Amino acid sequence: MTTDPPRVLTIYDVAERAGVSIASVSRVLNGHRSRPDTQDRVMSAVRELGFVPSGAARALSGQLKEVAAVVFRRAADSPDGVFSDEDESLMFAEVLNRGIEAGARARGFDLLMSSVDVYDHSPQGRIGSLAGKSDGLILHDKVLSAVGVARVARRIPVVTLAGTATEESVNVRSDNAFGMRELTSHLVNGHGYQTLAYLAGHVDSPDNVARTEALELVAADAGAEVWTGEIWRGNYLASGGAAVISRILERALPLPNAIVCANDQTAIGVMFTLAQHGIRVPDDVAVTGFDDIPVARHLHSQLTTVRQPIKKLGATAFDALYALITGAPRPEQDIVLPTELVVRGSCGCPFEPAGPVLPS
Amino acid sequence: MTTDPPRVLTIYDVAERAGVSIASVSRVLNGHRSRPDTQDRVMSAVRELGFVPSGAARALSGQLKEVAAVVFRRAADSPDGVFSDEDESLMFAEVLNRGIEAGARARGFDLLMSSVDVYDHSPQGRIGSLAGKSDGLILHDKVLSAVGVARVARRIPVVTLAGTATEESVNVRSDNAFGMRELTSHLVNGHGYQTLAYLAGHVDSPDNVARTEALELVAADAGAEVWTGEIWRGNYLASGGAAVISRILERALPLPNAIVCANDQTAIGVMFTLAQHGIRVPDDVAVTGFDDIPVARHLHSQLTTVRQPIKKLGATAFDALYALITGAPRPEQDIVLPTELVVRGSCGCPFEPAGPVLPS
DNA sequence: CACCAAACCGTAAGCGCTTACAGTTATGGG
DNA sequence: CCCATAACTGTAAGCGCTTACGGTTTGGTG
Repeated sequence: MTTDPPRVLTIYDVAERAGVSIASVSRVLNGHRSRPDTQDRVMSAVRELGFVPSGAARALSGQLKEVAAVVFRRAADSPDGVFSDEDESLMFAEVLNRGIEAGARARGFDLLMSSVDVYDHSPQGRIGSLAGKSDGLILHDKVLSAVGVARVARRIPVVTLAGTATEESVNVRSDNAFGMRELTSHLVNGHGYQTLAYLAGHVDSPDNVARTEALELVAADAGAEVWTGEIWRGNYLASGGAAVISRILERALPLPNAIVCANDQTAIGVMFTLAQHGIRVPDDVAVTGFDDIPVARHLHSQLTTVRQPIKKLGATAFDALYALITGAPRPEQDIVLPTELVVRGSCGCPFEPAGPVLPS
Repeated sequence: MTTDPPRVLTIYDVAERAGVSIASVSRVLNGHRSRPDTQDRVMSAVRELGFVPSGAARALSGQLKEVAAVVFRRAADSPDGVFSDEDESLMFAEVLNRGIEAGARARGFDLLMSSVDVYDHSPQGRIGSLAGKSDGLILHDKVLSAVGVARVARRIPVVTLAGTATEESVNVRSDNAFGMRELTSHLVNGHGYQTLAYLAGHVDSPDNVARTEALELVAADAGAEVWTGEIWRGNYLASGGAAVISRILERALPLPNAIVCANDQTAIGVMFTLAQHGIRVPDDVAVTGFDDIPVARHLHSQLTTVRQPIKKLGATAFDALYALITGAPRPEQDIVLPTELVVRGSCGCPFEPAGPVLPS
């Protein structure tokens, strides 16, 4: 046991203890050349003292902070009801963050996480403060407008997820069009469905746009009908999907052959509400999702969906950011990862699940 | 459009633009007294320039970094199988983090998130580096040993979650004993079960210990039997619960009246495996959980469980840390939040769920 | 053994900000 | 109208670290 130094340790304490200059300590700590015995003395001093360099000072003197900030939208509390806890539902965004984290860990970076309220229309302040504390930003979908992104990207490296690339920033997304084409083709050509409803996500999200377009294109080619429009407008949340179906059923509107949901979370709400009304899936209506979020897998859902490589999306985003930060050869402006159709039972295909998690 | 300054802006640029000294700029920015017209000039300059102060410099000159680091264990990948994606299962820890985030947001803090691999037995390095980048640490369960916590806590404020308080650190947990007593009493006194198995979590986690003890106490009082021991040892994961049940059934060991799981995640694995073998819950055996994680609620699980105020636990942890950081009156060493028995169907009580999410 | 290059080290400047201190200007009472 | 006092501002030091620069040591060579 050494005596407790009252204040927090600095590089001077280490230098004194090791009998060298602070410059040498710094050099050893950063792995620059120095004589073996100097290295030893410094390292022992560091170890004995339990010295940890101040990140702030390090960052200030021109070094990297080794921090990447991640900004995502926190779903607002939806009105009371079955899905009222939805902001805790922990689905897509969290898996994405895990992926980012994996990428960051590999480079010794830490992640500064910051969520922005859905209703916060000018998160500039928050994002500015994050920019001051980090080396670069990763922005989830719908955090900032394109011009907002462009502005921030002029000051600090920025990577967007499922957004749109700008002059200065890089975007990472998955191949929505391909996945949706596969899915639609399966529904119209494989199953011969003639009417498909598209239960949309946020109307202006690039992902949503790409999915809609692909769906309409393939359906049109096959001569199938696509229902969209106001009443089929969801919000990527289970509560949104549930609300749409409730409205449809209340008004006794007809159901299509298949309900193509903008994402899995929406599909969960849809299937829940259909079940409540005694409508069977896929017997009465087929339902599909998009994303293949883990919770669906764990629960042995039979949901036919399009798998996005969610974690990899996150990891790729970090890698791109890292390239931007270190000034490595500039990554592509728009990085696209492949998607894959996952056929389970909800589209009408025979599918034998291993068994339900929860007996009913 | 002003001309783009090539380098990143500093307080000097603002001062020059506003025609004042950097000290005045700093004072205005930090809300100290100054003449109204000085304030205006500084604020306009800041706005026009789009100035964002450097967090590093701020932190270095003795200020707060306004960053709290959160460290949690990332579950290792379990062997292939149904639950192989479990590190993505996103349950307890994530909700906790959401709570911490809510607390942090209220104080303008950002969160530096860092996970530690389950197999990493000396995360000192990582934690040291975090300490250098933040004002305080929140450690989830099982991140650091008690002595490890004590050591770190001497350098920087530390709050542990579901751990044990030390001389220097504060612990936040929920009232495991109370919840488990209620649950056990319901099972033995309410249902008259005579044999209960406890499917344990990590054996040395304080939460697990408290739950076991409470269960044994109440059961003993009521003259009921408690089965524990090697074969009933789980790991807080669904895969662990599944493995235990598989082993029991393979060896054709008898089942108790009720399987009391250390947490909900375990219960999910248990129920899954029981269902696979055609064993009905609660008809053949009752099953209970602990935590009341949101996924269970969303899916309208019938799981009888004990609700922990997970989010509040997180928010409380941040508040305690904040108190420590700002030197406010020292919070209690061991903060305990109440728990609540949630009776659904899996214990044998009649329970009418609103309907299954996924038609079966 | 003298000399030169290479390898290493210490000195000191500077990163962008806060704040004690001293200097300046406004305020109000006598 | 003068001066004490209050209110504000600018100057400069310092937070802990990295790194350019020049001095010192080391080791190889003739």
